[in-house]
Amino acid sequence: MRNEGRRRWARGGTERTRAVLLEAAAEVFAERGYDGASVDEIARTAGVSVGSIYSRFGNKQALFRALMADFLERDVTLARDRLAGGLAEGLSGMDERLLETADSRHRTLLDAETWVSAMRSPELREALAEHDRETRGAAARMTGEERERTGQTSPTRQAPRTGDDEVATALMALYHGLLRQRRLDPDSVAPDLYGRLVLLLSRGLAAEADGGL
Amino acid sequence: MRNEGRRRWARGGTERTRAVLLEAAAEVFAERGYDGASVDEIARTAGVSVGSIYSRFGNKQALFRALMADFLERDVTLARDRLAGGLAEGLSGMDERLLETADSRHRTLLDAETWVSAMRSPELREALAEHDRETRGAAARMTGEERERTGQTSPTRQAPRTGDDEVATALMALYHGLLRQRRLDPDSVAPDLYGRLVLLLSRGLAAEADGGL
DNA sequence: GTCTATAACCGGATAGAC
DNA sequence: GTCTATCCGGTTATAGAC
Repeated sequence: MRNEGRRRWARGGTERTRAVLLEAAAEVFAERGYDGASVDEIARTAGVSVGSIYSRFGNKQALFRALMADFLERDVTLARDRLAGGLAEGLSGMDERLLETADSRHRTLLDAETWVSAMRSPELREALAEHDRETRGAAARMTGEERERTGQTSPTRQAPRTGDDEVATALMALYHGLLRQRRLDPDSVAPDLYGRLVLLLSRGLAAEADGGL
Repeated sequence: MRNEGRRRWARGGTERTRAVLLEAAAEVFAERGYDGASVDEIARTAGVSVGSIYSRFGNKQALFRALMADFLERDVTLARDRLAGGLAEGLSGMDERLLETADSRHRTLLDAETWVSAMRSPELREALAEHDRETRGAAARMTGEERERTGQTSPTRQAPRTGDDEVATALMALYHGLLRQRRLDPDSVAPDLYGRLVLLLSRGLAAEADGGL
């Protein structure tokens, strides 16, 4: 009757144990939410005992914080890689990533839980805001480069137009919004919609730079 | 030592009692989340006893569902009103509404809680999806009218362009995305950004209808 | 470091008086 | 319909053996 829980390979490596534990925590927190998740279930899922978790993380909240830190770090690395290739590859990459994320129940729920927790805790909120700023900064740089490359605007700033940072904000807002939409109702968001909308937006920007106001 | 809780005017009206109860539930569910909220605290906030809640709603889940139904119904009415006036008033109305919603802690948290709950329960999810479809439909109608009015496209459909429903999806995604962004970091979203981005988008659409591709 | 056992507490839900 | 009192199961966290 012992060790009914899944996974049981942790013998030895303290580093691996941590990873296994965080993975189990991700699963249970995602599925049940922070308050709905019990430390006991996390322990069972990881194949360890509650005692181990408490000796390692101290308490439930610290476990969740560790998980979230890990999650955000991984995410920012990923985003950076995708954006590195310029607009063309960037867009199809983002399309793919949007579908992938939206269609994964696990990712969806963990994202949502991260969000609500951040809304309730100033500390987590700041961590998430910082993460957003980094991503937005990367997007703004990409936008700027793209503009220079297509020669929409010479290096010297000339007219009161929509700033790179605002475009970046729009790109991210659109991304998150479509994510939300597709999670809620997958059929309502075509696989390439994000890319097409961004193109539309960039056409609007070109028009703004050329002619009227 | 009795009745320390706030509010105590329910005597008599069973209808008013319900409203008071739902308001208290909204407050506590928002602040603590579904699992974090205790029926006892809701009762105290409403100034009634737990027994009353159970006799009226049966259990905690049913109370939450009732709250959510109420919340969505109110919201759809509001959205309909705002969109009724066409693009011009519509936009500034949406700008206002975005700020209002994003800057209210209570609204923010309740929205978020609605969302995560919907992600975990097929029933709630369908209710929220239906609500979204209604709103999106209204936005699509508005988009179509606007297009006809500015004569971008004659009543006869002619070219493979971005459809009204896709534009509506974009409008809503942008809205929700900016909402998220402003909630997280108010300074990163200017008060009129939504309106300006929509204008940019519509310029892109015009370009699409005219010339290339 | 990890286990088992247990303490201490709190939550949802119900019973039954009024 | 609303109250008070109570049951019961589950939760976090700790103690102490190994």
